[in-house]
Formats: sequence, C-alpha cells, structure tokens
Amino acid sequence: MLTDMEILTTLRQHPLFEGLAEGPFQEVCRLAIQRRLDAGECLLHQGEPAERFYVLVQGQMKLTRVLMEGQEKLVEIVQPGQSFGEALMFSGQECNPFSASALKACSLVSLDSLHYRRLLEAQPQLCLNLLGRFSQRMQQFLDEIDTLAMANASQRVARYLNQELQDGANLVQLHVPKRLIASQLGIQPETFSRILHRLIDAGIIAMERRNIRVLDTPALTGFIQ
Amino acid sequence: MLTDMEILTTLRQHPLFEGLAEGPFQEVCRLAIQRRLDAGECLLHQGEPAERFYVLVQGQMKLTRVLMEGQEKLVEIVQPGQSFGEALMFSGQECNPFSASALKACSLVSLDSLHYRRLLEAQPQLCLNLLGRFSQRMQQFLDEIDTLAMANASQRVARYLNQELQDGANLVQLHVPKRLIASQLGIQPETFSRILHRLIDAGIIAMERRNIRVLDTPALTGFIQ
DNA sequence: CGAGCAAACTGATCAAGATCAAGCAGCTTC
DNA sequence: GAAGCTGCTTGATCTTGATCAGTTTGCTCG
Repeated sequence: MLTDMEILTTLRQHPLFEGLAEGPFQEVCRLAIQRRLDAGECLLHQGEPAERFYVLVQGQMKLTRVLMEGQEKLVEIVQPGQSFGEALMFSGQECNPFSASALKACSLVSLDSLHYRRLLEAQPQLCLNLLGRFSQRMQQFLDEIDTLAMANASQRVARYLNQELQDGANLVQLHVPKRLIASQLGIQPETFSRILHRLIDAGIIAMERRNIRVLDTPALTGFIQ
Repeated sequence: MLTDMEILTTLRQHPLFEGLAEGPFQEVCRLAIQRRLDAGECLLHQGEPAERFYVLVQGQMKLTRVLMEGQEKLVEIVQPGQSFGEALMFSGQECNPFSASALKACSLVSLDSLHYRRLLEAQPQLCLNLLGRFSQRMQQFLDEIDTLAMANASQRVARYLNQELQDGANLVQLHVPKRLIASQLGIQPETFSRILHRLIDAGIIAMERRNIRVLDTPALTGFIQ
C-alpha cells in the first residue's frame, strides 16, 4: 500500500509537472485516481477509447502492439516514475495505440487528460517541456526503426546491448523475460538465445541469469557497423 | 522561380503558423531564407548540427537515415506544403537525425528554430497545435514500427498499399521510384517487384507505371491479418 | 533516331532466421 | 520430494528473402 505522500512525491518529480505552481498541482492531485494492478492484469486494450493518462508509481508495466494472428510486439517497458498515454491527449483520435498490462504488481495514478490539457493552455513553459519530451520520444522511435530495418538479427542484438549499456558501466540488466526483449527486437526467442550464446562463445559478453556483462565493448560496437 | 506571394501563402497555410497573429507572422517571414535545390542535391547530412527547420514550397524531398555500410533507409517523402526538421527544435540535442535531399528541383523556405521557439513561449495555442502534430507523427512511427516488425515482406507490401489507399478510391499512386518504397518497407527492390507481380497474378491489383489499382480490397486486407 | 543510362523485371543460388520438437533448469505448490 | 509450470536452451529442418547476374523497358540527350 502506498501513502499519499509517496504518490505526491512521484508526481512532483515527473517532468509533466515540472515548474507547475502549487495551486494547479494540488488541483491535479485532487482529480487523480489511484489504481492497483496484480501481476499480469491488463489496464488498457489497444483500440479502446482513452480519456486518461497514467503515471506508474510502483511495479513494472509493458506496452504492446497487437499484430496479426494475435501476436504482440513489445513497444516499451514502463518503470516507476514514468508516464504513458499522454501523447494521445493531443492526437485528435481517441483510441489507445497500444495495450498496457502489468508485469509485476503495480500501483499507478490515473489523470484526466482534458483537465491537464486545460492546464497547458495557460502554461507555456509546461507546453515546451512536453514538446521536448515528445521530441525525444520521436528520436527513440527513429532509432527503433533503424534497429528493425537493419539487415540481420545479430546487429539488432548488439545495438540493443549498446543502448542499454549505461554510462561507463559494462553491465546490462535485463529486467524483463528474454522473450519480451526478443519481441521488442522483432526476432524469435530462439534466435535471441542463439545470438547471445554466439557472443558468449566469441568472448564478447558474459551472462549469468539476466545480467549481461560486456567484456569487449569495441568488438560489440564493431558488430553494428 | 517563386513569387513572394506563393511563399507567403504556403507558410500561412501551414499548421505551424495556424492562428498566429499578423504581426509575429510578418516577423517570421522577414527572417525566412529562401533556398533552391537541383534534383539530387543534398540539403542536410545526418549528424550535422542543425539550427533551422524547413518548409517545402515546391518540388519533392526525401528524408533518409544512414545505416551501416553506407546503406540508406527512407524515412519520409516530403511534399509541397509540408515541413521537416521542426521536432529537433525541442529535443536538446542539436544534430540532424536524418539526411535530406531533393528528388526533384525544389524551392524551400528555411526558418530560424530559436526565433520560432521564442514565439511559442508567448503563444500557448501554437504550442498545442504543435503537440498535436507531434502526437500524430508518433502514431505514424508506431505504425511503421508495426510494419517493420511484421513477419514477412508480402504483409508489409499489403499494409503499405492499404495505408496509401486514400478514402474510398482504389488507386495508389507511387510518387517516387519503387526502389525507394522498397527501402521504406525495409525490403530489397527485387523482392518488392516480385511481390507486386505475385499480387497481379492473383488478380488482387493491377499496375501500369506507378499507378496501382486495387481490384480486390478484401483480399488485400485479408493478406495482412 | 540511336546511344547511354537508370529503373524494373526475372531467374538461380544461398544463407539467415523461423518453425518444430525435445530437453533442461529453476520455481512454486501440494 | 514429486508434480507441474514457465522460461531458456539446443538441434534439425524448411521457408523466405537477400544476393548475384543478366535481360528488358523507358527516358534523356546529343
């Protein structure tokens, strides 16, 4: 169970509310609805109408697109403190472009899109923040399109590992099952497994459980070009 | 050669300036720079610093991403009246995320990003317009990611044809060489050709030059699922 | 008009990755 | 501890689409 304090702190730290005066922020909180999900539970179905957006306070969620034959493709993993569904607020069309479901038990806050939109009309600075966020997200999409358009699966995996490699460290933690990563990269779980083990055999990475240590960064990078 | 009048009209009709008062709009025009390109000429190189964005007045441009081994992937075809490069204004990083070059002889107008950004700070309505545009663009990206993540090439082609099929009509006009479409779909020109001819043999489409007539829409749609 | 060139088409070959199938490791639950 | 479940791995086979090579078509330009 979360305290109101924890929720307040999470919202306050979120870029969507950065620079918002105390008054309007209180109003936002007043209209916020708290929501709890069990692991595996579904929050949004792709194609359903949407009038709210969400900030994840605790747990882990996945956003997926439903393709043909019931297959689903992972779009994004949402971690605590992150939001989703806010882009919809402006697009004119009002259907969820993805499904959302909980990977672990989750606590999240749901906010009214229309209310937030009205806030924006009076807060140019907030608008600019949001534009920046959208712009970055688009960059990420472009990157993902690159990854998918790349010729072969090994390059996608190498590219993925490189992206996940945080600042200086040589450790990549897969915080979701491998088959989901495979789905994100547009390859089959078997192929993903084989490629990882090929990289291990080549001495480029080491793996134990979901922790992957990159031993030879230059080799990995060279793989991509 | 374009008259100032034509340029003014093009800018005025552009969503980026919708609802902008006459004064600020004149100021925008005053700072605009006109640019001419020959067919094949390159305007922007991916990775170079960018301080301006562009509105195409006449001609046709392509935006491409450079992948490994000098291969390039088509991101978008720009038609007269459309803009590009404006997302960069907010992303913080200041390098072109794509290359841009002319497919035909082009006239375009280049605008100062910083100046436009300052305009936005005083114009909440303009911000909201822009947020809407960005949001739609993201939807398109999601769609494209779907297309690329789809299992096989035939489905990508069918999906592409369906998207390009405008409202009710059964005609798709390819306004660029087929090899560029293939690049956009992440397949080889040969494969694209073969698939189109397979669809012709199946009686689903008819093709003459760059005009494709869809004869059996349900069959085409059925192809995708 | 014919030369030259780029785009498009076609056929043959080959390799990457999907698919099918089975086995194994780690966890929970009774 | 056995049963059952899920995620991961490994092997064998088969399909798809890339690649290479050659031909055809259509367009431009001297």
